[in-house]
Amino acid sequence: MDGGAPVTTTTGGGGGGSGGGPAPFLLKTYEMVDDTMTDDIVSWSGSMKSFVVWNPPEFARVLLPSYFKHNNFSSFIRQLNTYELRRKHAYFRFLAECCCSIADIM
Amino acid sequence: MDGGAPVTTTTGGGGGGSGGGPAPFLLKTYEMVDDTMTDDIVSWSGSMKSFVVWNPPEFARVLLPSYFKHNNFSSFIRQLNTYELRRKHAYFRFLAECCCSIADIM
DNA sequence: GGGAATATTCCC
DNA sequence: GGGAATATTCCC
Repeated sequence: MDGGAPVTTTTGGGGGGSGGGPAPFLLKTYEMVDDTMTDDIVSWSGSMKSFVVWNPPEFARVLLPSYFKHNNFSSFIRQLNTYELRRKHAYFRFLAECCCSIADIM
Repeated sequence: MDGGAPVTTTTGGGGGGSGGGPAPFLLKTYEMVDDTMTDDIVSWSGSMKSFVVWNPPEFARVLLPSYFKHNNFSSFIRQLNTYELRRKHAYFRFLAECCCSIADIM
């Protein structure tokens, strides 16, 4: 609907059948962080076990809408906290507003 | 994020406090149908108690994204069915894929 | 059509 | 941070 921006190949947005792999949110976040094209906005941390949002405004304005159906940093954090709470697979661990970590295997 | 398209003044997307009035979906759908600028795509029916989607493809491609965070006709119908099921306020009644009705007061 | 999983928002 | 309401998707 916008032209540019990377179009994820992962499942859609909402929910439905869990299928097998991790939740769409986790996959999309992984892809987003892993994309070296946008390392100036968000990238893995030195330990590679967490990621850092270097430019929160650009992260919210440009990156979020290309992976999710919104452009709110707080909504992204809310989701992050959801998976931390459930610890369904313990992929993510929230540390601070601009510093999150991935716990184990993906 | 797109420039054109009518930007609704109603609540946001998701949920949160119910506040007071009808759900955002009902308000947005009402506005969308009521907008005379797009009567060739969707408009009230003769009785004014139901609305007709005259051009489903354009409805999904152009109108839906400007009011909701998607462009799927089926997702719109799903919501319509949700409110029919609950009959929370009995605003809408689903009749057919391209012909829905509004039951009472708005 | 609708159940259920996931997403997005609002509010505390 | 997280509860809860609403939205979006997937599947039957």
